[in-house]
Amino acid sequence: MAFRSEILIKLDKKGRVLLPAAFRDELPADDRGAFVLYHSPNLSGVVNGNSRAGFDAMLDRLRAEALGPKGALKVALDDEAFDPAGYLSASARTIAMEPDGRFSLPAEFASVLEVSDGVMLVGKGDKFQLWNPGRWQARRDTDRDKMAAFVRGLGGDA
Amino acid sequence: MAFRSEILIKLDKKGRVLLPAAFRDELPADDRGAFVLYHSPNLSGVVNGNSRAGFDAMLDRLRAEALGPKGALKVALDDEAFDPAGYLSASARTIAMEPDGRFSLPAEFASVLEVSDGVMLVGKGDKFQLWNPGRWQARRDTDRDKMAAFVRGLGGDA
DNA sequence: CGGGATGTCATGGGATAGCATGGGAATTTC
DNA sequence: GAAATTCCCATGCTATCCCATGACATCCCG
Repeated sequence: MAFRSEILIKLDKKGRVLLPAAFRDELPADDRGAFVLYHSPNLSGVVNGNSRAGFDAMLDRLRAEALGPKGALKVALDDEAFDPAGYLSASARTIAMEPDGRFSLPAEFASVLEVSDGVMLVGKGDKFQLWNPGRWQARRDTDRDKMAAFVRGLGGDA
Repeated sequence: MAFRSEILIKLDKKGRVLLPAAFRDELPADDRGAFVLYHSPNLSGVVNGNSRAGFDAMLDRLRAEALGPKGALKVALDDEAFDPAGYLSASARTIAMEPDGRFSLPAEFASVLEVSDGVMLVGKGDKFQLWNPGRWQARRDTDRDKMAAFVRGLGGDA
């Protein structure tokens, strides 16, 4: 299960978006009809996506990291403390697809993406992202330079 | 079964609130007609909600983890000892919905929420919450900063 | 090896179903 | 018997179902 490639998908006048077959194929075989979209926790204007299982697994790891194994009961009761997993849950929505792989993009996501006629779907391995096509272009250009610098900076030449 | 997303729901002049379909769908298939509301144990102005099964499971965990197997028996007999699960039960109410998913919000909850024409329903994964829309906005803003700080604080920057 | 056939993918759009909400009427409650 | 609660119908809107199309890619058989 690894999301790869970047694909530009039309946003039609009904507000529908197609989850490309390349991404659908990465969803668990027993849960192909729905997935999860959630706002990026620290990058405004970006929406993340994953399978339900992938999203839940991330929340589990997050809770373990934030609280340790004994914190589960506390977090279930303590409404005052900050709960990162709860925060992400609130920013997430389960999205059901039509049999052909299309879904209607909820307005809350369309507005932060500021998309009107096209959405860039970007595979990130263990998740995927939705971007405004123009913003993705800019991001990709700066990432290309950072990647080159990163590779240059890898040890090995000694 | 995981409650996600935040949805603003009207409180009509009869005092009725709709449990959104996204939340109804998370209720157990064999118990779709009712759920539980209870006051937050430590955050005034917030009301928690869950399925009857989810609420009961939390109480069980609370009794088991907080008191141990012997404590559970003790609490069943000892009316003098403090029983956190019993305390929560007293603050809880089973809410029956109409077939279309609406319910009338009991006055005791409406008053602590201080809502008059809208209630914010917030999914927290294992449970959901009812908030005064304005107060939720404020809480969400501070949580956003805490989330960014949390992400920044995760190791691995090295 | 070529070209028709088939299949899948991304997209468009009409028709229908379901959701959130409002409000009248019947029923309960004290 | 007056106020609150519950039942039921109505409505606008959005999402979903379902059918259709063109562009590719793959397959198959001579």
